[in-house]
Amino acid sequence: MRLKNFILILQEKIEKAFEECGYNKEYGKVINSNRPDLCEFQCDGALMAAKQYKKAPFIIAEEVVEKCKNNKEFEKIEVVKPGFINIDVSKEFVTNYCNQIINEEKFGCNMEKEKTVVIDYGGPNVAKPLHVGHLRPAIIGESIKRIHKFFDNKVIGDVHLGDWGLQMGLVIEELKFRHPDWPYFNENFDGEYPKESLFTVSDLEEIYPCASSKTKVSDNATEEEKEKANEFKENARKNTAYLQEKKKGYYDLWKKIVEISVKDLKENYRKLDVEFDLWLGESDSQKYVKQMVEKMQKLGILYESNGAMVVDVQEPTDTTEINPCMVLKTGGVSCYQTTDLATIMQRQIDFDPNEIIYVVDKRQELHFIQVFRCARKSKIIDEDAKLTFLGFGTMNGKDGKPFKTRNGGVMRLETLIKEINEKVYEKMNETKEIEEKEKREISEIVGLSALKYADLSNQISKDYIFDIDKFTSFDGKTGPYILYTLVRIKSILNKFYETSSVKENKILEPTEDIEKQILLKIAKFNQVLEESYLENAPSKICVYLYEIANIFNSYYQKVKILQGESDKLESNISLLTLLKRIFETGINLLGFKAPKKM
RNA sequence: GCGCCUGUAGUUUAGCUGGAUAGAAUGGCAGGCUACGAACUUGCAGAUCGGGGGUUCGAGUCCCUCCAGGCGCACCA
Repeated sequence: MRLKNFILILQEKIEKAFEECGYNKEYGKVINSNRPDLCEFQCDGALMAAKQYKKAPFIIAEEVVEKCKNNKEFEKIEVVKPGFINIDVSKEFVTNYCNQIINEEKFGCNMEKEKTVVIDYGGPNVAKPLHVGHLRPAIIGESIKRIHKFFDNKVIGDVHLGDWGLQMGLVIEELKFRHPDWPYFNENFDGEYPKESLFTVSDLEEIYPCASSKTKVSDNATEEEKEKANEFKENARKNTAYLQEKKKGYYDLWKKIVEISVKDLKENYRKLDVEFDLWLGESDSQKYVKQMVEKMQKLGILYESNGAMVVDVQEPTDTTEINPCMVLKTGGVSCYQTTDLATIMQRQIDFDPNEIIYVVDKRQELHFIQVFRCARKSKIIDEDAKLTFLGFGTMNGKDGKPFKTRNGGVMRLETLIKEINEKVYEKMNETKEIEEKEKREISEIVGLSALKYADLSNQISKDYIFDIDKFTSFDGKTGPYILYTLVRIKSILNKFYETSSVKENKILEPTEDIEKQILLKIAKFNQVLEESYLENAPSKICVYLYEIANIFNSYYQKVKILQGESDKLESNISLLTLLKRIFETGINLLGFKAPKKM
């Protein structure tokens, strides 16, 4: 048994009426009112039907409304001006609906057949610290993952580390330059490499930019300088090649670098409450490359072009020329298309997924179009499996240009989080008397909610203004506001349960208008969840939570919740209990949690 | 050059297959704690929806065109 969406129940009544009057039932679409001062729901179908049936919309609407007059779901159903059908729902109907929701574990959401979904998000590079640019994929991916899990899917979140490119060769080259005496670089070494690491994460974080800068020369550099840079780059390339052929020493050093980095990355993601099921990287798909290339050759789609091996991915419907997908660089070397393709193959073999979702920078769209098409053409993925590109917007600073810190650098994620937590802490210091240690814990939880809510409120594909002032302000449409409301609800419930209990979890018909508004909002929850699931749009949950928090706070201002008569009191408590569940579910799907107090 | 995306109050934004008076938040101004938590709440002011055409009974939404900004176009990932 599942609960139908509230609005759908209304719609079916209207559709039936349209049909009975001899019109196409598709005109019976019911939507939320865009004039809340006039009605709760509306149907504009008569206006649309007017053309087809060559009849005044007002007449059509009146016929339809006449058929609906006696339905107990409607308190009011009337025709207005050109032909709008305005609907108010009966208190009895909405109350019954909410009482049904109370008994539904998933709020009456429509569950599809279970699917296996791989979500690729994160994508941090080994040997580099997490910076603000890693924030969006982490936050969005985590939320998408939780939403899919809520809808009973088998979900695999993969961090997909960048651990295989030239960058690794660069780091190794710099280490070699600084420590030529290390056993990793000694060809004749045949003992055991050190168990304890010879370097720390901080070392690595400093080494990469250093190595990277050694490959770049200014335009007016001397020949000597240019040659030096080239030599460094060439060595790095060699190292990368050594690594890819798993050369002794180099490969072992690389493993150590990955180990140290991953440990640190895990710690940082944990602070963000972001969890991955898989810690695979680009390197893990390498073992499938050979097999994959053979498969493409067998299909006859792989051919040589300017030294590289490519597959055509042009389709007749394209409005522009799409370059072939490069599977191997000149010399048979892997490139990032190689890795992404091999990873698709790996996922197909390991999980046989129904869908793979990529949460990556939207600037990579063309790349993924090529990769997806190539994957289909080479049949390394099941033909029914969906490949979804979920591109997020570019992160800009307040000025609309790519985000930089005051001194022009990239802000580290840790710094950002620390700054936000500090702001929350200060805010608590103003009024609250809470123990120091707890205060610190609370500021972490609240700070994270601010960060995540602010990010998820934006539509995923839109460019993103990264504004630290906005993140550290907790007024209005923010995570802390949602949390504050939830904590308030919990606090009222606790107060009630200190002395009393509830016999039956049931809500009575509302007596105040504001109560009805809450019920109407509650009745919409399952629809919001379904939409955010189907459209991969956590922002819909953000909006919903804000709206319901807003209504609740007005209600709180108006109604003395704990001062009702016995039946009414129990009803209030049931209502609050349901609200608490809704808030907790909502924020959990967004990826944050509530403190006990704040 | 080819292609894609974006443009809505000072700022950040919502707007579902075209539908009623374009919703919010923030900042500004004016109010509300002897109350179940004031990180709350009540109100006011603030938008020629980038410009111009067109389709339509009806356009922020669809079509054309122009303007502004961003991004991408195989051996960096």
